[in-house]
Amino acid sequence: MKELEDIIKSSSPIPLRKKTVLNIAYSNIWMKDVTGSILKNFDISSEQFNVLRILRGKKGIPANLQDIQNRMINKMSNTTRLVDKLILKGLVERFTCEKNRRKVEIFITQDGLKLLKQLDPIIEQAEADLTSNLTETELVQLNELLTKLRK
Amino acid sequence: MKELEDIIKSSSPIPLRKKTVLNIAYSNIWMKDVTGSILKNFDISSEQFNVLRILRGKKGIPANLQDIQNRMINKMSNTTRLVDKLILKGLVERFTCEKNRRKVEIFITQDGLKLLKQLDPIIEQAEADLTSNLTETELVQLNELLTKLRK
DNA sequence: CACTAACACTTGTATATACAAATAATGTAA
DNA sequence: TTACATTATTTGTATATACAAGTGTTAGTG
Repeated sequence: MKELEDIIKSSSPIPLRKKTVLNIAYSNIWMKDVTGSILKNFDISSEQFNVLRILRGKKGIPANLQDIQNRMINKMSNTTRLVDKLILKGLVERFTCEKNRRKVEIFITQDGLKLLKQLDPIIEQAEADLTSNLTETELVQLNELLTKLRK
Repeated sequence: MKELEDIIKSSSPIPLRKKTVLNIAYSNIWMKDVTGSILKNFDISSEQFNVLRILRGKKGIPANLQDIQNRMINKMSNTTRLVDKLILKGLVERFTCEKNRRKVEIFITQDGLKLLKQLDPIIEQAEADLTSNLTETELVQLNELLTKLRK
């Protein structure tokens, strides 16, 4: 059970509020490293994976860029280029919306769905591993604290 | 008190373990947005700020790149370029180490120290604000849960 | 001493993020 | 219907991150 002070090699204890901010940041990096390195074997980034899952969630209904952005964890100032890369990989398709030609309609392809199906159990296992040191009760508590933290 | 499901507009509840991973990620982004936008007014990024604080912590003892990397939250695959940018701003100096010419010696300048002195109370206030919705006891609990999470 | 491996850092390439400006389509008001 | 603002997306520029390859220096071996 490594304390934050050991991780960043701080000689003096870090004040509680600063420590909380750093602890959340470090935990996030730690988790993203794990899932990111799994996804790397499948040649997609965490962010691209996220977009794919959002599109699958639409179940065939077209998504425009705003839809995707609204559902993303990090608000993403550049979903255009993220979608571009998924198109190059054949995982996604984009058409201009004929009803409103300013908009685009983005769909996940069969290949995209197939990739997600392959990844689902692997990512689920990774999430289970990442959280295996806490009991269900502790996990609920952690989620409640984070939600309260943000107001 | 916004639940994660509302934030990412998920129609169905997210399983506990996945939710925990996402909740930590979202909390981190939320906090980094706040501190990042403060630092932006002073023309440095969170990462550059982090390097400056590490150098101040050395109290005049030279730091090489590995020292800095060891103390950084995100292990940073490219401290060279981060230091390059701080040098351009006159906040940091770099010399080759004469004892071992493979190494470098990096120092914070007077201007760098002055900037940090100016930022200290502002960042402290931001951290206080970011964590103001939790009591001291809850913050301790949150830190304990995060530490236990990582083993 | 030459040869080789290890070390410390730098550079190159690709992706993601932040913000601003540009473009194109649509809506609105005179 | 023209003019102007708004909307939806794209493009440009800068920073940060990830990983691999390259450079120069030092250490170790015969």
